[in-house]
Amino acid sequence: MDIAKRYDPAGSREKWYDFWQDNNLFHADESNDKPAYSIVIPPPNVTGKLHIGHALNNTLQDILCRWKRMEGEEVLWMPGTDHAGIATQNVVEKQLAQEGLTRHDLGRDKMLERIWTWKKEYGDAIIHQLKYLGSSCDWDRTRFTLDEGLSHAVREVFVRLYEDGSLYRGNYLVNWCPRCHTTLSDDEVEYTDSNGSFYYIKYPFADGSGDMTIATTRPETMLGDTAVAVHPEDERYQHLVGKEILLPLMNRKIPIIADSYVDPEFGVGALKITPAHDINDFEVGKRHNLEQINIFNEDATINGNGGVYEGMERYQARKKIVADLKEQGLLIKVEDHQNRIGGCYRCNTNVEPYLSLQWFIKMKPLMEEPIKAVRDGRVKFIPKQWENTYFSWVENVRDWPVSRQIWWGHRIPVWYCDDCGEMTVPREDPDCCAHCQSKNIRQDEDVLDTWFSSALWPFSTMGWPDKTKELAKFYPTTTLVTGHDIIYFWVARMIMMGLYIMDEVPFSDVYITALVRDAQGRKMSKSLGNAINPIDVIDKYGCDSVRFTLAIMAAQGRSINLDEERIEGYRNFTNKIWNATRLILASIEEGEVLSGEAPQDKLEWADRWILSRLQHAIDAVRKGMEEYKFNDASEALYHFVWHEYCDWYLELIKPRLYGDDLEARLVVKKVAFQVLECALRMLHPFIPFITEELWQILKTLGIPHEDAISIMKTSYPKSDQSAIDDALEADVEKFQKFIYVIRNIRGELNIAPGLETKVEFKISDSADEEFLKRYYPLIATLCKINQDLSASADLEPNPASSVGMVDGCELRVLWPAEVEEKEIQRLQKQVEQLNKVIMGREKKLSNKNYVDRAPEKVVQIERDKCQSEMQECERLKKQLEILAK
RNA sequence: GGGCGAGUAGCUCAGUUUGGUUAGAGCGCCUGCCUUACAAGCAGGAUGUCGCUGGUUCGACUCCAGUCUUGCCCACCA
Repeated sequence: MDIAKRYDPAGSREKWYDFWQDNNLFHADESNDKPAYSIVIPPPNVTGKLHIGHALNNTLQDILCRWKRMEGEEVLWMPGTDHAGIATQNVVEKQLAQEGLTRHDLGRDKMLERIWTWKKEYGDAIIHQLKYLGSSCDWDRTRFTLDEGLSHAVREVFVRLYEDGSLYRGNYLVNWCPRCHTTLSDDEVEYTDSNGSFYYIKYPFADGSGDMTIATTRPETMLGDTAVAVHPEDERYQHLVGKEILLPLMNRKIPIIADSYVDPEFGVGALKITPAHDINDFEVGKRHNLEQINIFNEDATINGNGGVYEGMERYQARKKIVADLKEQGLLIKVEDHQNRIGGCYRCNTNVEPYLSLQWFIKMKPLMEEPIKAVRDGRVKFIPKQWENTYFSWVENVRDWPVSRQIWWGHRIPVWYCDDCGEMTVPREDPDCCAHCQSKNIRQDEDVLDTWFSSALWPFSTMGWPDKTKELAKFYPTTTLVTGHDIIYFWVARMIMMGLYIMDEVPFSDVYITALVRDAQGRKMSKSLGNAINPIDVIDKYGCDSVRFTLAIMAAQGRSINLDEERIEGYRNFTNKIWNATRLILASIEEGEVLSGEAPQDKLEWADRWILSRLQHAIDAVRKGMEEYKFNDASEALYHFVWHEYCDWYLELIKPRLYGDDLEARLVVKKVAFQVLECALRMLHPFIPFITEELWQILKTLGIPHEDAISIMKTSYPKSDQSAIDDALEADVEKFQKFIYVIRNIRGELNIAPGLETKVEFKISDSADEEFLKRYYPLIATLCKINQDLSASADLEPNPASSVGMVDGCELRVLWPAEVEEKEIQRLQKQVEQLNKVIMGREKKLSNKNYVDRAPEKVVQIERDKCQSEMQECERLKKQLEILAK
């Protein structure tokens, strides 16, 4: 039987993904009795296509899901996408800008239509990409955060929060672009260093008893000052606290307050407080119940609160105010000052902190339970260190402003009555005010923060608020796989909402993935041009290779610096698996079937050895999986398949595989396939496509002893401890040592690989004799040496040979002519090296402290080694002496 | 400024929790092989004062302190 010389990843990917879907293998059944395992996907933003970080994240989720399915659990992997409010609206606005339009030109409805079009395109692209990656999501359940069902959940949660007093409306400073007339999120503000000035201004006391100096970079905001603040422990100012200032230009009385926010070291240690126009002042103002006086219009001109400066542009006003202060003798000095100014990422206009009415969630009470949940282990972070990040936020949580001044999102379900001024917060859209029945009501213009709906994701996707079977079966979910950058935004808030709404944590394990960077450790970005597009590398190397690379590099607590060469290396691994299969397949006769296990009594030592090693591999892989150490699990698989199965086992069986003994051939084929099939099942969660492809071929030969339509429906291997043979493994290790030693000597001597050489053994005990009797034939084959064993207890010294030692057994490779010179040099080098090692050991052993205090076992091992090394060294020296003559 | 990581072979990284063989892998490099599974391969080889300094210890890549370099997160200074 023959298959293609090379594996075709693209064809295989399409074929088997369709096969899995057609057979409904990703579907989670909410009504069976199997134990449940569930993961909700971190819904990708519909802003654009997936990057390599998504590939990592979803590969790991898929590994977990496929593994758990094979473990016999009922697995739900809930897929979906996130509307990503501000981000998505922005990309569409950028698109509009290229057509010379703004969202206001389109109006709310047309704009939303336009964003939906975008969503359709990118949402579909994302799903396509996830499938390209092999993700085994339950696609029938795909959700979107603006779906009807999810919107229903959002509405219900909002109303509940409102009803129990967790929601309130209050003033808040937002980043405002006076040119775009829009709010900006924090990450849409770009800070640049700028050369400004630092103004020292005299503020007179209201009682006429003198004045004090304050310093500011924004003198124009003094129009909105409502206090002057000093540090409570600042001795220079303590006596002034409680006094009043007569605010210059405005002639308004404002208090002098004490607040530890003030840094006594900076400036003059006293500052003006403008709660409506500075975020820190805003906080201070809240603490001291200060009035918030907004002095700007939406275009950053001075409004009616600015007295005579009304109508002036903000920087014009600054000039005028400074001039007026100077004229009144209140300006002490102006210093150059470097500071950072926030600009709008679109138009670079300086952003203005702007006071506006926003909805907030009171977080402190809601966060009490989430803190406990992580403390007592109901939610575990993996790696654990991320719990610090979580705690640092939840323990200092501030109220959550949830309104956003954009259009794309869940509209805030609050209606204001123009007649009685009351609010209506209903579960169904109202047609009149709940308080006065007036029809004169308006819905809040704002939408909710994207993270509001994301916070509900684990249960909203399962049909809440209805009591669905999905919720009963799959909530709480098991594992969340996400990045550390959204522990605050998302993870903490999901835990909060899960406990608040469902009374149960939304997941028990939070696996925090590494960040994927480029080979030099730089962030991947479009502008740097170092971004690796998952689709590109999948097309180039195959999906399995990309997945395996990501898994094997996913060491906990580190970022992944991804080098394309690594992917290539693991592509070679998939090819290796392919060819290992080809080797055995080549020995299959037309129509031959291999059903049934190989009879135990017909197994040779090599068979029992690989079966023993297989059990260790299974244990190691399982351990890695259970501890979320994907790198350990994949490393164990890589090593077992390549360096034990292919490098040793397949080489060991070749004589039998190609031999004339038909029964032996059948036995060895069965064992070889049995081990391969087991490895394929272990590998399947990591590299699903090639394993399915090969497994299906094996199936036609009757190799899998389970009746399944897909490798997905087989069971994940469990180790059989009774198949472990430690004594045999030790023997084989010794066997391998003989081969390494002989090959090494051959290599050093530069003996052509095809040239057969003679090797003699000096046996010191009967155990070695037995050993060689048993293992020599294969040693001879694998080393290209004489098949007739030449071994005896007393071997005449033969200086024209290279001597090797394996566990006290001496062997010599006879030199072909003309290698003496080279060999003498090598021996000398060896003696040198050996001497170094021996000296180190002797030093250690002559240390009384070491001998007395180190465990006896450790010391004994050391002594034995020293002993045999000294013998070896003596022998080499002797040989060199003889050769010298 | 606060917090959390990282520094091990030419490159990218394991290992360090629990101190004890001559510190490993992939890629790259050197030598020899197209040996009929695989040249995307096989066999062999070279390469490390484990960032630096000090401490604890019989013994430190591993534990402790300090230090340098570097990455990320948060707060950003009137």
